[in-house]
Amino acid sequence: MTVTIKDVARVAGVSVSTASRALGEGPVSAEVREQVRAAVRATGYKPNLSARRLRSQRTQTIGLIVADIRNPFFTAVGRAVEDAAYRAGMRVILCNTDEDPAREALYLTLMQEERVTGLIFAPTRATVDRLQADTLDFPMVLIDRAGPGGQFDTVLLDNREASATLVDHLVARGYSRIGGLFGATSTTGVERRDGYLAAMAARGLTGEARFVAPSADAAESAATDWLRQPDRPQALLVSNGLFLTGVVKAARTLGLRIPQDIAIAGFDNEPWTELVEPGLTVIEQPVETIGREAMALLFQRLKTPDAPTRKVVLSGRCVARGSTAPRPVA
Amino acid sequence: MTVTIKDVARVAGVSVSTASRALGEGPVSAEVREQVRAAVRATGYKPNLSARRLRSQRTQTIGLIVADIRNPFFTAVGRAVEDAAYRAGMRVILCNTDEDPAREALYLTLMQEERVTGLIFAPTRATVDRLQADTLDFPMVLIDRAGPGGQFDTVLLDNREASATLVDHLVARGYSRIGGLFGATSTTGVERRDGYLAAMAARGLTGEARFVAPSADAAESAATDWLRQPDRPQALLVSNGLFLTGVVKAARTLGLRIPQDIAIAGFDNEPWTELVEPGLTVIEQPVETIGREAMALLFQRLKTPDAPTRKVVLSGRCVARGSTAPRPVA
DNA sequence: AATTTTTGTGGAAACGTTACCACTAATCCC
DNA sequence: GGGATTAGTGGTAACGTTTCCACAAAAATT
Repeated sequence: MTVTIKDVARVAGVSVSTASRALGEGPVSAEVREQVRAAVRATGYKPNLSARRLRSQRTQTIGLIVADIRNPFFTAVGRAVEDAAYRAGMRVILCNTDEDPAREALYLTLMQEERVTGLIFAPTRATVDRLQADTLDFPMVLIDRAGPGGQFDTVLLDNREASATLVDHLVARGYSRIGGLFGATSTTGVERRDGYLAAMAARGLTGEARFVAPSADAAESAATDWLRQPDRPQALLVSNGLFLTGVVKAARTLGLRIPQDIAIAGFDNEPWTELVEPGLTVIEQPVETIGREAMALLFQRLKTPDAPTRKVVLSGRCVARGSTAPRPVA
Repeated sequence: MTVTIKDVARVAGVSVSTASRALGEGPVSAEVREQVRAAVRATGYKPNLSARRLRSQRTQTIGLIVADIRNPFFTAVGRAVEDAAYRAGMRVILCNTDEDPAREALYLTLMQEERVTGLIFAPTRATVDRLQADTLDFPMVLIDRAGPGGQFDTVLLDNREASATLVDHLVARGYSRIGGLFGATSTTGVERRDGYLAAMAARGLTGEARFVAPSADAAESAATDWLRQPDRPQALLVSNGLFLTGVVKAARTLGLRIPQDIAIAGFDNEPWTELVEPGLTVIEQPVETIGREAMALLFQRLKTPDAPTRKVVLSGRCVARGSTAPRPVA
């Protein structure tokens, strides 16, 4: 029925071990190698990866656990990770947790059972503290979310700096009553909040940070409530691209003009942020770099398991657009 | 070093086969089952999925091959597929082809080597005709792209109808010189072009269809060229959400007002299409349904391999917005 | 020319699991 | 109460590879 390496060996007139070597790296005479190749073509042999993985103890598989692949940040990072993986002859198992710690735990044990070569993980705040390097049988690289002190290789944006950049930008444009909307479950949200509050304080301003569940709808209703208040902020700092759609929608629904009635600055330079009038000021994250760098850290770790852990901190780029145009003096 | 089911059996004081049965479905006394579970906890045993797959000949893995996970259509479909898969205790291997036939072929053989349980595939025009059911050792469901006559289960949008709907919509709003921009490599592009041309002809109008490579940049430069012409169309029908960003950007750059100077109608109801002024008229594809339905077809096929192939054709929903507001009579 | 090294090959033992078979002891049915 | 079913268990053979080891022949070294 299914054709195995035994059939290939028989057709090629060699032993199974020689056939295996001919297909791999092993030392084999040129003519035998060609015979084996011909036998592969003749039989239509396709190696069984499960068997190979079991025997060789190398799964050539890396795990990627993110909150939601529909979040544009993860979409782009995921694509970069996959490209790097396939280039290195590895496959990727993708899991969406929806920021649910239970599912994070579930997928973490799944990764163990898959015996993945390595894992790239964007954990929630809840699990990031529970992570223990010694309970894992494979190296793990954290992305987007910072882990507890130096236990894991990490690649992330300088979130505090990025928030501060946005605050400075807004203040320079004449805004002072600036609110902040952040993701409740992610570590990123907390870092961006901290950066925001610190920058506000440094300017002698008091900030107000609100947390919402990680969905555009949650952001929209939170923004609607907030912007309905008579003493609504002059500007809103929005923690990610998903939330941005919700906040802009809320402003539209309430009939508020951007930036005259409400200025908006956020994260994630999606194509559409340029197109929605008057253009949204955002922090652009180097998404491809983050994905590639995560894979690079992983491969490095596999090569030198005992090297000190590394933390790659990347800076965002502030893209100024109309949504934070200078505020006219009243 | 690594703990195997042998260790579990030893700790539980039973044979390996009993331990295996206790962890699975097999008939085992309640007390033994509990002993084995305790042994699993005590030893920290994690089953080796490669070994299980090799022995049981069931990989519980399904393949998903799409053009680019960053295309919002595939992002949403992919997420739906993964949810359905994990609910059924299966894993997903995702591959991006960038509409490159060579990579499609590569990933197709990868799927064979992985011995996937089934495959969900959105092929390009080039490969869709070469696909042979008898060369595959697993069932395959085509999405988005129609295959050759009835060889495979398929789930797709009624693309011709959807294009016709957009044409009718535009004509009813007073537009007559309507151009169409379509993806060159996808079957979807061709179908949408056909539906567009047929609907134009039915209205006694002549259409002009242009094809571009599957990227926002390609769409932008094509649209820029087109809209620069003095006899530019009054309206543009745009084949997918990726292209829409490019076309809107081109219009903005050229200083053309939407819809006064150029009306726009397209595909994929992304959140931002509502936000970009004056709102883009689009065909909303039932993306979750497409993903879920594809998995349903796959499972059905696995259960009844010899049933006649099915083709699920879903209708898009036309979401009318300002980008196709009625054209004032000159 | 005698030794050592290299090159190429085949046999057989893993890798960790499930599935098959055989067997005992308990339960069932007239 | 005796034969037939059934529930529960253990031993062992797969699943399809790769890798280890042994070995012969050829090549290189002394």
